[in-house]
Amino acid sequence: MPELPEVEAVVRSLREDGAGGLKIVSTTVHRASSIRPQSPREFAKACAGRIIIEIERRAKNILLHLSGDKTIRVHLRMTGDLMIRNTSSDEKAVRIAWKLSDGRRLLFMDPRALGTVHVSDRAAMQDTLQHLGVEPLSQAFTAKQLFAMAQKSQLPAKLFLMDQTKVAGLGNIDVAEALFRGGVSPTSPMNTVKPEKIAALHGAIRKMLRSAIQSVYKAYRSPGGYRNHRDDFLRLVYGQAGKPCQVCGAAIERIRQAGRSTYFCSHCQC
DNA sequence: AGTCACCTGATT
DNA sequence: AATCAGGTGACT
Repeated sequence: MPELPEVEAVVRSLREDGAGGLKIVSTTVHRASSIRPQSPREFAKACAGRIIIEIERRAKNILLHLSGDKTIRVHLRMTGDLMIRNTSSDEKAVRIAWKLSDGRRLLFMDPRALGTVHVSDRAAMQDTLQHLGVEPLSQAFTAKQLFAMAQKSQLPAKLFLMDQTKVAGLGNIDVAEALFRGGVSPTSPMNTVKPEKIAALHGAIRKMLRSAIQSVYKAYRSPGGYRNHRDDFLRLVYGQAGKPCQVCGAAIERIRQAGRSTYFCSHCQC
């Protein structure tokens, strides 16, 4: 279940495996419902004969820029994965397979089939990503900027951070962990969070993402992939309902916000 | 701001 | 059988 660190691991892994420079020889669509254009013939035609020039991550999107100014965008959603393989152990989950010029295949796997794969002109693709907010690991993302954005929103802090139009790419686990480390309650209206806490939150987001990327990439490159490989030290609150807080000993609580689980320590986060 | 829909598989 | 899931977009 990919968040930003997992998506980044996928991107780095594709580069490491030499996806750049390879040509797409043919495309097989095993499930038409998540591709655009939705016709497998048109989709395959748009990919055919193009060379993968570069691979980029934008929020949780994977962008494969192709020769001829086309771009494939892959969003893994909850259970997607994208990899280059000679063979695959479970073909059942393969939704799209691109045959490459070196004989290997680029596979979009997605058991739950919530993920999406789109191909379009590069410029049109950029337009579809315009709504995304600042990349949390970019230089543009500063504590000052986060504070300025926070002043304009009464959203509960958790929902603010999950909003991709504000900070792009944060997911449910990473938000929970960043809020805990920043000492910010997930339910506090964002515009009421003190400047010191905003600064702590900003630092926590960047520190966490950097260390998560390292650990997830390492796990992703080893047998079994990243699933269930998020190191425990990265999870001080997520999934820990009822267990004692490692800082103060109070029980970690679980609540629901916008239909999704939030884990936090009401003593440390206020 | 909340609820549902999209899907399947693991867990209770 | 029911509930849960690391995401997002389209509805109220």
